[in-house]
Amino acid sequence: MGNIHRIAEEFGVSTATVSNALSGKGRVSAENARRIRARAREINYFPNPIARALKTGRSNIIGLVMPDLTQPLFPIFARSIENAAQQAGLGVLIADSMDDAAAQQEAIERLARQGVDGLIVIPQRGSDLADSRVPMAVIHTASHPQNTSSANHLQGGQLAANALLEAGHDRIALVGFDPSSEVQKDRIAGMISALEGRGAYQTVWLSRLDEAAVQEILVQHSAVIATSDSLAMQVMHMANNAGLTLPDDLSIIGFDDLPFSQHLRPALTTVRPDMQAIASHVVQYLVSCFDPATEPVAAKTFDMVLVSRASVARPAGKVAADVSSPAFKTSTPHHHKERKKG
Amino acid sequence: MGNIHRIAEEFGVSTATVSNALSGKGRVSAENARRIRARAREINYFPNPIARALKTGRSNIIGLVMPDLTQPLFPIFARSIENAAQQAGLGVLIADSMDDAAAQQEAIERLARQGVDGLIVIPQRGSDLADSRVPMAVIHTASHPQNTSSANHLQGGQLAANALLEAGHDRIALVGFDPSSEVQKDRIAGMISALEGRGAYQTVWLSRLDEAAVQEILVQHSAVIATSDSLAMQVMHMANNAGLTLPDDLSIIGFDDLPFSQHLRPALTTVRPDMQAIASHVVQYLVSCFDPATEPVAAKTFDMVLVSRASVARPAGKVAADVSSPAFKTSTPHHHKERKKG
DNA sequence: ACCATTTGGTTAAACGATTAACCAATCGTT
DNA sequence: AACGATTGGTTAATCGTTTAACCAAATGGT
Repeated sequence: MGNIHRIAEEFGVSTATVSNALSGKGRVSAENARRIRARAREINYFPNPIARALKTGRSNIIGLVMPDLTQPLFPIFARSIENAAQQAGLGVLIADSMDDAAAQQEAIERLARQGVDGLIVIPQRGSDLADSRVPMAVIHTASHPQNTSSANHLQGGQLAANALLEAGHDRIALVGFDPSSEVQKDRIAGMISALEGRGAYQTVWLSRLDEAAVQEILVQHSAVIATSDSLAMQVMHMANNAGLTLPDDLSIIGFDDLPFSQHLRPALTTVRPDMQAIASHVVQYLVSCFDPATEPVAAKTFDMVLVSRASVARPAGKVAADVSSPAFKTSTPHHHKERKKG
Repeated sequence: MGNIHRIAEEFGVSTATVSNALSGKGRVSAENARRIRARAREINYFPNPIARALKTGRSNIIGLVMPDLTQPLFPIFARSIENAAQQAGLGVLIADSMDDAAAQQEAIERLARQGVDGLIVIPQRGSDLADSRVPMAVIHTASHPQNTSSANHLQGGQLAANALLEAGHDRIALVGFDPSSEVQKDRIAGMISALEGRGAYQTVWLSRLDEAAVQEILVQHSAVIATSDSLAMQVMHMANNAGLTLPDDLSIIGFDDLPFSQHLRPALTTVRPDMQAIASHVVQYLVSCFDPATEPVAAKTFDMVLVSRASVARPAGKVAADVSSPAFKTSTPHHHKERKKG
């Protein structure tokens, strides 16, 4: 309610003293500091953030730009970032860029105009980011030059592949949706690096195939890794439609650990990004950009973790020893697919 | 980059004139106004929102408090509200109350402290809202006293029930999850009001039953209306597990039109709230609270719309004429359920 | 007893806009 | 020609803090 003058007057001191007492910065007697703080708490006084922002040049608000809030991955980001920001005493202004590159750029400028101290951007696939007048942190892929903080998609891909190898699989379909996505490419690259020489695999881009073609591929493999849980869910549907029973006929691993994944039947094994770590790192990075009192924070990548659920089983008619058996000979490649043998 | 003084100096006028030229408020010659505006555009100048906020007492930022961003309904809200707010020139500060009533209250106070002009709150089930120091708009249920803007859940319930009646169903299970939820209660009340005297129905609260009990109920009915799409999805799983084929053995309708609903098999028929309308109304309401230039906006309720998809079919072995046949006699009620005959 | 330091505070100038109150010049009327 | 109204501006206060620059009194060391 009141402002700093009210308290100052009440104690017969200057506003500077009150400000100092509350911030603990200047010189105030211990006794005065105690009484002023007590009184402030009592009347529920908090320094006006706008006035403070004007004087200090810091609004303590950051902006968050995301491609599409209604896709299940982004709310997870948003929540983690809001959390990390709150812990750093920062507010989060959101902007949904509606899956449109122009809107994304417009959102960045709009937030900057609103007076945010910095921006966190989760860029849309294939969009390029001009740099803005405020510090900007980008959550992308380790391989991207503008990236500030990201999951280790490569290592995540390896994690998934290794899990399947250890379960005894040796014919694995690697299912992505859009080959222009850096994230998907990195994840698949990771899978391949783990599979190389240890099992047969085949990369499939779902956006280029119809359901029948995909089903044909599925029956030829004992397991699939999809580059996201959403994709994994679609694959599960297709597998069901193809008459396969999961996980016995086909094991599946997804990525992201989306909220619905644990409720699928069978519950989906998935590779989870460490959202808390990414979020708090990206916030720390931003803070280090506009707060000269902190030391600079470098870009970083965070390992993913495997969440084992029911969708991965030992392949039917296989035993553990088979892992080391000679590579499975596959039939001739479909002309839509990239194919390779381990 | 620059501030208002820079432009003022450049033209040899006072800052007041520049301010007037840009806002179109005071007295400025047409010629000067034109030149100043042109120059401002040229050097990409926008008045510092913080300074403006301090002077005018309005930050043009509103807060949005939601129960749990990771549940699929809330991002839809968030996106619509962010949109409506943006169109009104307002920024949106988000807070996730982590499904905790205390955190919700804390979030409200935190946002108020951050200097927002007003708050939009989607309260958690059963939580009571103390009123805050800033105007607050609540998205709840028409029947709730604090409600500002909401979907017409009653009418939505009627919509769903009528759709099933018209398709020839007369044994309908009404499935909710939590009887303490106002929204769920209203939706079911709507269903019942439409069903009364026109078909047999049974209300089922899923949180009180195990899967076997639910399956038993499902096979006794030709259709179910679930109070949300999430719930509908669970029911679909249970129905599948019970050996029913959808939609032939069981028709299903949900609520909310969540993003995944159109991807389910069969695609889910659902009752959709008019998010755009709710969002823009709630924003207008807030604006009317803190902007004396606008006329007051009253609380309002918005009709829902039926989205017809594949999950509703004519009941097996039925023809349209059966709608008007005598009410189906049901077996003795399970002791867990509330039951009634139409 | 004297100077340097520390302690506890005050003063006043920012921060960057908005806006009420003024003022001078021009215009239109009669 | 005199007067009121209109036009196009300026001045300066203000929003509520923070903070650099100052200052007086007390303290400490030799």
